[in-house]
Amino acid sequence: MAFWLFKSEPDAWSWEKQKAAGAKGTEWTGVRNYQARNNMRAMQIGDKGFFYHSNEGLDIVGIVEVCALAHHDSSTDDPRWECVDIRAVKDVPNPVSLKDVKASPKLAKMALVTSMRLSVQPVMPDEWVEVCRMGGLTPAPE
DNA sequence: GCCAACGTTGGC
DNA sequence: GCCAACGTTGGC
Repeated sequence: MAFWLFKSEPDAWSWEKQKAAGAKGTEWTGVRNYQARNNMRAMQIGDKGFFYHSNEGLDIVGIVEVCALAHHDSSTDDPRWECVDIRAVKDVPNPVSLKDVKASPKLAKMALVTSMRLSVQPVMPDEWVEVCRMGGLTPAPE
């Protein structure tokens, strides 16, 4: 079991839309970065992730789950790009802002801080627990 | 809307 | 294979 973080601009695809997509989930399309794609290739069914709003909001608002392994991204003909499917699991009761993450010494090494522009990131287990705690989710989903 | 960071492209 | 130019991301 591994943990991840998915970034999305709410204008393009918001947490509300992700929830509306229901248990079937949706393809996480549009990633055009090799590192982010490789992270998706490494994902297993049932892996959990944070849903982060970039540009607006700048906070972790939800928990998602991987429900399909990496496959071709249907939004492009280019065979290089792949994506997983994810579905909304639950809200984070108290969204955790980027400011909160930066202010926490325990989260200083989170990719959200150190690899600001990476759109699909790995999350370490201790970071997962800490962000869940800050967000009001105890115990942390796993 | 600006601009810094950084990934990608393409000429050599 | 290097590196300058360029495009995109994303915080502010």
